[in-house]
Amino acid sequence: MPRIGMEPLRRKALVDATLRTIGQQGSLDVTMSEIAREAGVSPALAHHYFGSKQQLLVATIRSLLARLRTDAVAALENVETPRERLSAIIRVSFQADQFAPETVAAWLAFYVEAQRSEEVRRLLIIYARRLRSNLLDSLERLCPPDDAARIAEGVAAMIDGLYIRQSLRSAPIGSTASVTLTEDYLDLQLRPFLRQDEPGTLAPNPSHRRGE
Amino acid sequence: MPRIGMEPLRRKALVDATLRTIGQQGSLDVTMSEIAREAGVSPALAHHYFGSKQQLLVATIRSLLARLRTDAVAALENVETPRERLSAIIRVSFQADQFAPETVAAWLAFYVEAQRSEEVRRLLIIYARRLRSNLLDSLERLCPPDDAARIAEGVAAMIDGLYIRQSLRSAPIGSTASVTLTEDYLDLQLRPFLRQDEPGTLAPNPSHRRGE
DNA sequence: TGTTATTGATTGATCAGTCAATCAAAGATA
DNA sequence: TATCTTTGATTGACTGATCAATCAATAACA
Repeated sequence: MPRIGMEPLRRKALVDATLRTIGQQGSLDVTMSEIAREAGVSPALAHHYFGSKQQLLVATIRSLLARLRTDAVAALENVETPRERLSAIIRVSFQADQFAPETVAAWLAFYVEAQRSEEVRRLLIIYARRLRSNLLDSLERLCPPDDAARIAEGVAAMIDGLYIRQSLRSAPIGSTASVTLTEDYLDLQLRPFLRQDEPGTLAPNPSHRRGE
Repeated sequence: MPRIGMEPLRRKALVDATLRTIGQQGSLDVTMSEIAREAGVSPALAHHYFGSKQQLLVATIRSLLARLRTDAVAALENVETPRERLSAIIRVSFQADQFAPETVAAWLAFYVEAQRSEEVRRLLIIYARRLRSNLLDSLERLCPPDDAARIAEGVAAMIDGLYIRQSLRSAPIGSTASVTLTEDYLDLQLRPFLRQDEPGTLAPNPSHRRGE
């Protein structure tokens, strides 16, 4: 069986298995044995490649972040206007693979781990900052900096809030409904800054423009 | 040492110690020994009164919920108008003791545990439902039911989102800023339903009315 | 005496991490 | 081509530590 050049394959398999195991179990309390079994290798091999469980976890978070970044970059290319870029950012956050129960559970578990591990905390802060600065870039083209900062904070909070509520799975809000809710918030916040000659600006309520 | 009638005292001491330990550690990975030490008793006594670690955790969540309920009831009594009740609900959510880092960390940890334990999940759903129905009661007096449901969802998401972002402690938003952000959202959403003869209805932006 | 409170000591299970050994392939040598 | 050497891949078996849970024993009360 042993072919050479297995390292990258095994590393990827183990990271993916970690994510899957954590997602299924909904917690970081997963054993190296479970992960290794899921990846189809022995626990000893996982230690061989990653040194420790903590390092495997960190590698897994990095992979989550990388996936999110890839999705975001893809969603933002060829999108020019600030308002459309904002919509793209929101759409990515609630995109199917990011909003899947296992992914949400994994994110949640990592937030808890961030309370203990400085390294995990740093990684999650990177995510928060990236979201924030993506939002700010576009918002500052649409309104004054103070308002941009405030609105970015609100949108980010709403995205994270819809995420965590998803994790409970009581009265789950769908992906499209989440997008709608966030878009409505954005529309309302931006309305005072719209040029008044645009149509529809004073419609009483924007909430039902998109399908639920 | 042994006096009779210790049971209620010990139970409370252990539940409080559990909350404190989880809050400090930022995770449910706390040992019975740590909890017992924090409460000033032996680990065996914790088992004696609660039977198992899981039951002690559940009792701790119940106590969190009870505290929240007490705060909410207190905040809502003598508050009559729907709009003021909404403000009271928001204020309670970000009240100092609820927004303290240890409390936030504990809530977060319990959200993760809800992925594994049906009982914990049920308890957290109770919280989510209570928040939702409190919001709905007032909102339905201010706007049509469809909009009330949508706005309640948005406010709840924003509250939970500000909470979870607090747990990361990067660029932490203060309690007052969180209240402001949520209130602004509410104001904007409700504006279309305000009676037009009220003053200030069309002011361009409500964001700086309260101190940051 | 019987009941409640309390603990130290112990058990049994679980797990992360280690290690020595095995296996297969890729050169290297002749 | 046949044989030796090296190196990467892989595992089973083991260790040491940790921890929830149990229990028998003790101490204070009624």
